[in-house]
Amino acid sequence: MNAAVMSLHNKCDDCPIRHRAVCAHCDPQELEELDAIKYYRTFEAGQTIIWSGDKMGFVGSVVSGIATLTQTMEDGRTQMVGLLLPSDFVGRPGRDSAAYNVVATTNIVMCCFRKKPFEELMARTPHIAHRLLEMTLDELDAAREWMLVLGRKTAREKIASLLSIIARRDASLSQTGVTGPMVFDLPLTREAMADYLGLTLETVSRQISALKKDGVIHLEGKRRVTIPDLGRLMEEAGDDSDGGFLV
Amino acid sequence: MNAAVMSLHNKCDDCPIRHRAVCAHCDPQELEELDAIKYYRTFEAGQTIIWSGDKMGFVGSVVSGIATLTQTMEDGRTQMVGLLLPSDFVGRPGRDSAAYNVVATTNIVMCCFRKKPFEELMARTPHIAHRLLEMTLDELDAAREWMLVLGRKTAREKIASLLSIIARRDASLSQTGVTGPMVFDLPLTREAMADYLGLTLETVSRQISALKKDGVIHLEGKRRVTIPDLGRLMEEAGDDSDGGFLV
DNA sequence: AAATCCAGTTGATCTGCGTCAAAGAGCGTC
DNA sequence: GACGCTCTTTGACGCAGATCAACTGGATTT
Repeated sequence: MNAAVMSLHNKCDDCPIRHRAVCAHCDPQELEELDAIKYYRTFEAGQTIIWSGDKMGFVGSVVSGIATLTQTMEDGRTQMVGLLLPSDFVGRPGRDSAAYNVVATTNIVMCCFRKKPFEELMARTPHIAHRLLEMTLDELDAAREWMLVLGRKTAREKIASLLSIIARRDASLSQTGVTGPMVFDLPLTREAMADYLGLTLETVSRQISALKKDGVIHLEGKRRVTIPDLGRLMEEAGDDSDGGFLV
Repeated sequence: MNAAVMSLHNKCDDCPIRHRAVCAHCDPQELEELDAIKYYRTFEAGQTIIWSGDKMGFVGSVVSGIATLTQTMEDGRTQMVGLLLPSDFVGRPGRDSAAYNVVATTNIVMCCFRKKPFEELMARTPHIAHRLLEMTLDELDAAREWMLVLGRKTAREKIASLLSIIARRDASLSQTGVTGPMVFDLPLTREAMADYLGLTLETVSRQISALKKDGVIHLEGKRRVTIPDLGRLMEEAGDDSDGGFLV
């Protein structure tokens, strides 16, 4: 996911309209065709955009705001399986019911394409299919990276992993390098972090406090985080500190 | 992953050569082009096929045997992130170093395509790109399904989840429906199961014993498993018993 | 048939994280 | 400025699963 966001922005930062998710090269012809089948929808923070199992007549991408993909068991246990940031793609050509809940965690604007026409467009536009394949492979890598976090890391390492991912993604969005102290706002509540990490919110809170006490991070209020030394944080995450992520 | 395997076999069961992974419709023209760039490699049980970080000059698919995708931390903790069965695809067009270890758990035959020519073929054959996208999306779904298992399920539920996935996949391969008792051999050691589930091998062993004592499964020797009632097993897995998987 | 090996089982104990409970902190409303 | 609301922190305690260790059974070797 990280890699996808970066490459999209590298290629398309000056794209006049918001089809970055499917338009890596801003081909005017393709954009025109996409324009013809697009529409915008907005959702408020906390609102559920799609319920798992619902019929889903569109695919689309996030224009602004943040959403989460979650799975829930009958007894209420929930696991977040993805975090959707601006330019990330939602939905799956070739399937018509949703497999996950999609929830807006902030106010959010989505750019939607009606599924049928989008699929037809994709069938005659190899470039879009390639782009989508590339993005899907990136997401698969991110999911597998996350399996290691969920299966084998301690609570402290999990928190450090999440913070370092958010920090690096933030850094890549804002073009500043990954050297020097980094500051950002957590886009998630403690509960959402717990759902992402397979922990309880109490454990998340405790581990954040512990990392703060040990000087790995600084907190201003409850959301604003400063990372004085990313290398240190990545050691705490159990990653080797030389970057880790493959692109 | 499950869904991918099923659909491949539905469409291509009589495919004369082993390109099922990329040939959903057995187009003779495409098969010929694939033939021109393919070669076979065999590996013995226990052998590492690819080391994470290695340069990888090919993509390919499993012809026979079973392999696993694993990630390892510096201190040795390992997490399995995928299970490769016959017809599953390995490798990623557009990237040249491997992100995971690929290990043969049985003797295995792989059908490989040199990466460069494969990418060129893909660029001028939209159908192959679509097929690959479809398979990648299935794998992404499987990975996300697994995130719920790793993050939120108990040890007993994890074991039941793994057994029910293997059982259903096995049933779909052997064409017999999912009714009546099912019998299969575990393709994994207890340690490999532990690496898949984020547990220790002792816990795996204990939970298998417990499921056996409770009559959810039967064991003949250490590997041969009988599932008298798949619905019951799926309840133990915490899934609703009506099938679960989306296709 | 004794020796070795390896995968698996089972037991005893320890501990990291979950659970339950209470209190604090920020913020909008009356 | 007191109230209610949500998010967060902190404490006390218990338990599921990890850890350490001994043992079993089958296959292979000598």
